[in-house]
Amino acid sequence: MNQQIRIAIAEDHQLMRQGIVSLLSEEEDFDIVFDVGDGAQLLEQIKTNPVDIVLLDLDMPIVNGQQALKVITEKYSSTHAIIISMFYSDDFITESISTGARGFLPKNSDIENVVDAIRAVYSQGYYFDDKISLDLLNKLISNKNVQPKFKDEILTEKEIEVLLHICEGKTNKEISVILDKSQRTVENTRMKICEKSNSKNTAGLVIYAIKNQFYKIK
Amino acid sequence: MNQQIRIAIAEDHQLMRQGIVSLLSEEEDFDIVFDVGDGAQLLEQIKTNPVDIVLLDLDMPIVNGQQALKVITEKYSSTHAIIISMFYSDDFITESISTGARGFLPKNSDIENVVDAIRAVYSQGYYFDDKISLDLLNKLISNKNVQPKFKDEILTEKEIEVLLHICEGKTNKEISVILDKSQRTVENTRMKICEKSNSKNTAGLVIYAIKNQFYKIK
DNA sequence: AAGACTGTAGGTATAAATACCTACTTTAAA
DNA sequence: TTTAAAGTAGGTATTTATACCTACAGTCTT
Repeated sequence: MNQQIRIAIAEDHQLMRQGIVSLLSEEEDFDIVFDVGDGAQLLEQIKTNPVDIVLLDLDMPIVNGQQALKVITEKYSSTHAIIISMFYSDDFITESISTGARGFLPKNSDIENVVDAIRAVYSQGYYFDDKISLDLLNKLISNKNVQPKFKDEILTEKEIEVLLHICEGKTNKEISVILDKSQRTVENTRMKICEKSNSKNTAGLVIYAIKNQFYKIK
Repeated sequence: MNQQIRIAIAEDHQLMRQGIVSLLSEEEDFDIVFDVGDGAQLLEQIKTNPVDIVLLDLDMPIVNGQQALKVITEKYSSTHAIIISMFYSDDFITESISTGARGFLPKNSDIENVVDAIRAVYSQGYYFDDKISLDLLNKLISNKNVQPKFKDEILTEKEIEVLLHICEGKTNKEISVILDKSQRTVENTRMKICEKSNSKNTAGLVIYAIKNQFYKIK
C-alpha cells in the first residue's frame, strides 16, 4: 500500500466533525489520526501525533482557528492547514493565506471538494476552490505578503469588552456605567473599533463582531 | 427485518448533510429516503416520497425551514419533523414546537443525539434534548398553545427591505433616497421593526436580522 | 360597507452616535 | 530610556436614531 495521508480535523460542531470523519474514512489512503473540538485540543494533540493535513474550522471557541493556524505554521512546517469556514469573504481568505493556510473551503463545499483539497495540498502544497475570485487569486500571486493591515487591526481587551456591550444593545452611557468609565472614554473606544473594523456605524460593528466571532448569537 | 424508519434530510450545508447521511446510514433500521439542500426541494420530494421523519435545518434559503415545517405539519400528518438549528434560543424552540416540530437539536449535537431523537420521535412522537431548560419545558407543558406572539410579528416586505439596508450600515436618509421615500417613512418603518423584533436600537435590529436569516453574513 | 392593516409622511422633541480635536497617565516594547 | 501604544477623558459640533403624536390613501378581508 502507498503511504497514507495523515489527517487531523478541528471543528467545533460535533455533527459536522463526525460527519466529515465518517466521509473521509471511506478514502483508503486517508488516515484520520485525530479529531478535536477546539484549537487548544488541536495544539495539544499535534504535539504527539504528527499529521500531514489539518482541516481547520476558523470559528472555534477557546483558542480560535486563526491562533491555532499561526502556531501550526510556525512550529510544524510539515503540517499543512486547510481552512473550513462559514464565511467566504476575501478578507478571511487573504488573512488565512497570509497566516499560512494552504487551502480554503467554504462550509457549503461538497465532500469531493474536501477530498480534492486534501490530495492537492498533500501533493502540490496548495489548493484553491473554483469559487475563489480571479481577482483575489491575482492579488495573492502578485503580492506574496498580503496586507499586514490585519496586524494592527487586532482589537484590545477593552475594545472587545465595549464591542460586546454594543452588540447587546447597550448605549455608550450604559456601558460607561457598567465599566465605571467616562462616557467619553466609551465613545472614543467605540470610534477606535469603527476605525479598526472599517465600519461606519453600529450596524457595521455588530456584523464585524459576529463575523469575527467576538459576539456569538445565542 | 423490522420495519425501517423512513428519513429525509433537509440541510443547506452540503458537507453537514452528506456527513449526517453517512452517519445515519450505519443504522440498519434507518432508511434515508432522500436529502435536499433547501425547503422548496423538500416540499417537492415529499410529495412522492413519504417519510416518517424529516431532519430539518431551520436556516435554509429559498423556502426557509419555518415555512417548510408549517406545510409539512399541515399536509403530512404522518411525517414528524425534528429541527436542527445553529441557534438554541427559547424563542426558536417554542416557535418551532408551536409550528409542529416534534424535536429540537442544536447543531453541536452528537450523532448519538440525532439517532436517539429519530427513534424517540418515531416511537413516542416527541424528543427533547437534555439541554432544553426545565423552564422552557414547563412553559411548553403548561401552555400548549405557546405564544401566538409570532403571528403578528412577521415582517412585511417593505420592513425586510429596510432592515437589510440597515444591516448594510445605511442611514435612514440614505435608505430613503434608495427607496425613493420620505426619510420619515423610513424612520417609521425602522421603529415598526424595532417593535416587532422587540429590539431597542440598531444593534438589536442587526442581531434579529441575522438570527432570523433575513441578513446573511457574507 | 366596515374594519384592519400597510404604506405613506408630517410635527416635535430628546437621546445617542459620529467626527475631529487636545492631553495626560500608565504600560509595554525597543 | 526613549518610543509607542493603550486607556483615560475633556471640548465642541453635527448627524442619526429614537419616541410619541396625527393623518390619509390604498388594499384586503369579513
